[in-house]
Amino acid sequence: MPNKSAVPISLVTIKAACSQCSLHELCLSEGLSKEELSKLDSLVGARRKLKRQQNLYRAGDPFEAIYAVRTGFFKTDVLLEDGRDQVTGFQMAGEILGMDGIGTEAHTCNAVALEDSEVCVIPFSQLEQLSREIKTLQHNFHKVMSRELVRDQGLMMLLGTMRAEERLAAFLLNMSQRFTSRGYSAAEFHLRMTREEIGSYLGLKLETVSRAFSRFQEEGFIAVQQKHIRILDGDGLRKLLNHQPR
Amino acid sequence: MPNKSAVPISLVTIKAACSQCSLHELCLSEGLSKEELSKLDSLVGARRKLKRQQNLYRAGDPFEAIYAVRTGFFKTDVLLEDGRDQVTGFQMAGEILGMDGIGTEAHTCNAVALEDSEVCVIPFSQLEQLSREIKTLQHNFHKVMSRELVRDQGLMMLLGTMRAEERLAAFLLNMSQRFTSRGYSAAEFHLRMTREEIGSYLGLKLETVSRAFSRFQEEGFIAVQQKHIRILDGDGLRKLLNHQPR
DNA sequence: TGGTCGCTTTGATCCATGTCAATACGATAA
DNA sequence: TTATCGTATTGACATGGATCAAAGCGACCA
Repeated sequence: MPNKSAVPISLVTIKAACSQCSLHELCLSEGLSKEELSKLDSLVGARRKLKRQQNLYRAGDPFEAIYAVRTGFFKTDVLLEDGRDQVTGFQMAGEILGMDGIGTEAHTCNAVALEDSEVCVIPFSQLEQLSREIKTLQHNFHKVMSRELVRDQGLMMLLGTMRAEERLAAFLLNMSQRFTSRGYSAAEFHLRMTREEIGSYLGLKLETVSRAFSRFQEEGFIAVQQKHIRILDGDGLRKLLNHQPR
Repeated sequence: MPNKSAVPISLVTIKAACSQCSLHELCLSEGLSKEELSKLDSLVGARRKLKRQQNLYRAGDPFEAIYAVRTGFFKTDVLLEDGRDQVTGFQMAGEILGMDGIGTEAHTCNAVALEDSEVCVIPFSQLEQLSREIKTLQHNFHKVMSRELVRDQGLMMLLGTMRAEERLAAFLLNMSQRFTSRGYSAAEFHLRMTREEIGSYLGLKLETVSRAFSRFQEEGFIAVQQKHIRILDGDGLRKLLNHQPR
């Protein structure tokens, strides 16, 4: 029972250039004039396809470009010497990857495609150059980075103060919201990552994630079938988040 | 027994302008030519003093400027509707505050002085304008934001995978390293925040923080006297971090 | 068609950290 | 000096999530 409702409407018309891209408002090109867009187009020429499980970049790779996800789904993770690792984010269409590398000239995390995916390669020095010419582009880029900082704040909040079920509820609502703003169904979607990856992202063990899923199903908040999730009672999940005991 | 060694050498010579500022390399002005610096000077004219416990800005405040800490010590925190809050960072001289506001035109967290402090006010639209003229400034700003992203990654790692004593060890080593790069003693410093604030930052309860401090003292890693910390065995702390059991 | 493999679910038990409570300490004010 | 208040330490106990272990389920392949 594949979730038909999750087929994106707008993505059908995707073309090569930013000027034609349906991800417009999520990405860097919002508010640009026609001629500005065409300048951006020439910058973003390169495209890169990745197979599932392929790395877009690895920690330590020299930093040269940032990437806009065109289609597909990614995770970023950090690996400690002692083997522990943590998923630091999941990225979907329209989201930008690789900004961690600017500060040190090298990437500090790994980015891996969780399904066959395609990204726009945005050479960073060229982006800086163009955004010295185009005020709106400059500001858009700053906004993207800032939003990433705010996202991180939210994740810290989650990791620092929430209990297991709250974390998972927050995660599901966040996924739902992001699918929505891409024209997919808010209520039904397919998770691309394993329980272990969810757990790593949420600071939990995979068993705990699994138990929380089961619990939510018992409560009637969601229907789970492997990686297919149907949200039956979003408010139920939201309540879990807000007036939590401690 | 105040820690004399923690008196900064370089800060004595602080003047008003970026061009004279000893925090140079930590801040936005690195690598700028004389004339570029003087342009930056005119932008950063405004200064703001804050008393201990005073807010630099609050969540929801309209975003207009970012701030460079000149002297003193800050915390940033996020407050949830249900009353839970989390400290998301501690900022000291040379560090930049307020970039969370760019994306939404409003600040998303609170910034509070933990001791009497002074900041340079950097009106953001002017900074954007000047960094369209000065490539190096533009790049410096991008680096600062990127480093903030990487810092957040580290904190997620800490919150997601480390146990209490590891977290505190990481925290102490980080503080020590930051004091060092400002010309203070690496081995002896004064914490400006309470156990509760440390706990909030590390995702622990204040009692757990206190116990970990006591434990480190028993082990001979540090000497604790209230907020005065002396690091006796930094390698001991580092070992705690690396070859940890799980 | 059966076998293997990766992923997920579920149960039983353990332990790190949270919780609650008492006490101590240090600064400041009366 | 003594009182007060915020902060820190320490102890006793409770518990949420980790850990260990065993099935279950689906997808893919031979």
